Amino acid sequence: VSNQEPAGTRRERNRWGEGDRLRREILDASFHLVSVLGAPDALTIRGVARAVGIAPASIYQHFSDKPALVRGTIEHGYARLAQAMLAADETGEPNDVVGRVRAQMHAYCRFAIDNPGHYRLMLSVPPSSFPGDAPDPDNPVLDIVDQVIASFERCQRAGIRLRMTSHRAGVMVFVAAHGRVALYHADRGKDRDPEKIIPFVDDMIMVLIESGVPDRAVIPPHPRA
Amino acid sequence: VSNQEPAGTRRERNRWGEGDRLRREILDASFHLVSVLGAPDALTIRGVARAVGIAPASIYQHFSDKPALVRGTIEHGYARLAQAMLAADETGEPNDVVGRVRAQMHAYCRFAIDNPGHYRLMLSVPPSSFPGDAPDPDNPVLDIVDQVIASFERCQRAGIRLRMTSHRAGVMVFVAAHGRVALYHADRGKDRDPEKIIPFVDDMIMVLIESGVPDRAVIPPHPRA
DNA sequence: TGTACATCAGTGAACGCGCGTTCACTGATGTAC
DNA sequence: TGTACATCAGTGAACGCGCGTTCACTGATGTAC
Repeated sequence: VSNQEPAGTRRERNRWGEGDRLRREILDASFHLVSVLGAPDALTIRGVARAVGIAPASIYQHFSDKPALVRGTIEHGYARLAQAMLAADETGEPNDVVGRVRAQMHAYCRFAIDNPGHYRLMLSVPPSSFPGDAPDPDNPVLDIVDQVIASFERCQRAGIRLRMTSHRAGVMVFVAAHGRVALYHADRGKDRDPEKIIPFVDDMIMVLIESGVPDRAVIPPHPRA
Repeated sequence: VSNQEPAGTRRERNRWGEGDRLRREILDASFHLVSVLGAPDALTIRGVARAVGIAPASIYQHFSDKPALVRGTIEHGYARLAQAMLAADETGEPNDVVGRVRAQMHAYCRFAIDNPGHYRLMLSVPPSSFPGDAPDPDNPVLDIVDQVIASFERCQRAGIRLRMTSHRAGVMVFVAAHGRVALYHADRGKDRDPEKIIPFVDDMIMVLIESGVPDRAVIPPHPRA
């Protein structure tokens, strides 16, 4: 594990009222350590402080303890991912509902490819879930799955038939993409090719659609529900 | 984190020539800690020693260092999983090739449901992969995926048509099941229902098959390759 | 059969290290009057 | 305008802890002669 700050660089402190900027710097460094470099052991108060170039004690001005830092890092990662998927959805033609599903999933794959360690962090149970604690009602990953499901519902409203419920289709495409990238990261051999991931996901989406893409811009009333 | 040995129990040492039994006990305890209890932080030399009821130094008679213990634990887990899937494949009627795919995947789901922590351990890059080390040619997870792919190839040889290549179908079913269980484990809310997992996987398999199950016991020559 | 020795299975105490966390502090920048 | 004070942004040193690892050891069980 190496510092990402060159040894000579000297941090200059933030000015009055800009103390919150350090919080972002901490989260960026923390996310970078665990997600991009893929070193979950580096997600320590001291490790993050080293990466940012501050004293370990300075972390405590922004995070009450280590679990709070971990939670913050996870939320930071999900916020980035959700934003990337939403941006992909909004690019492209509004009526091309299938293309928008694909664009979202492509954005997901790019994010997952670029963030090997995010994968492990993503589905790790938040460390606040002790028997006595709050019931932890929803994991942010479920929000992202819900967004994919909503995109399939939009397809159905546009008259596209799926081979299963939109809920199930959304879950399937998401977990298939997620797992496919995980397999890519686990592979150290010759089959490790990022170019194969996008076609895989496209194929998955097309298999779930019954009869290809119908005429665009024709949005009939709900077929059955 | 709690010991799994009741405090009063006294281990009696193994007899001459049976020293290897401790190795199994260590692996069982290590696997149980990280996979069943889902506490990856408990996979420590001292933690495993506590669980087994031995001195930390005793671990070193069977594992040269901590990475060796981690590798051993991962291999132990894969061996169990592969055995469970193979056993499921061999149960059931030999000609029911689709049923055998389903049986294997059901076994996978049961294993993954029962071993929440295995999920994280499974796809973690083995800690021996430093730049200078051996190239680590194959991750055991790929062997399991290959077995699923082989089962789909068997389906094709039996005359069943798939909506994609058997390779892609095998990867899809595997990663879909894997991800679906991961979502189940990540869910702390009301949708957390293990009964929904098997139908999900069955649905996935059926979607990949073009026209249902043809007449059994009729195994025509290879359709196209 | 006895006995010296080798091997086996495992231990107890110690080491140095990095960790999370606390606490009193420092110096710069703003505000009250 | 000056000046006392409050606040901000962040530090340095110390603490106790659990970790991985080493080392000389202990007592039981086997083997050689």
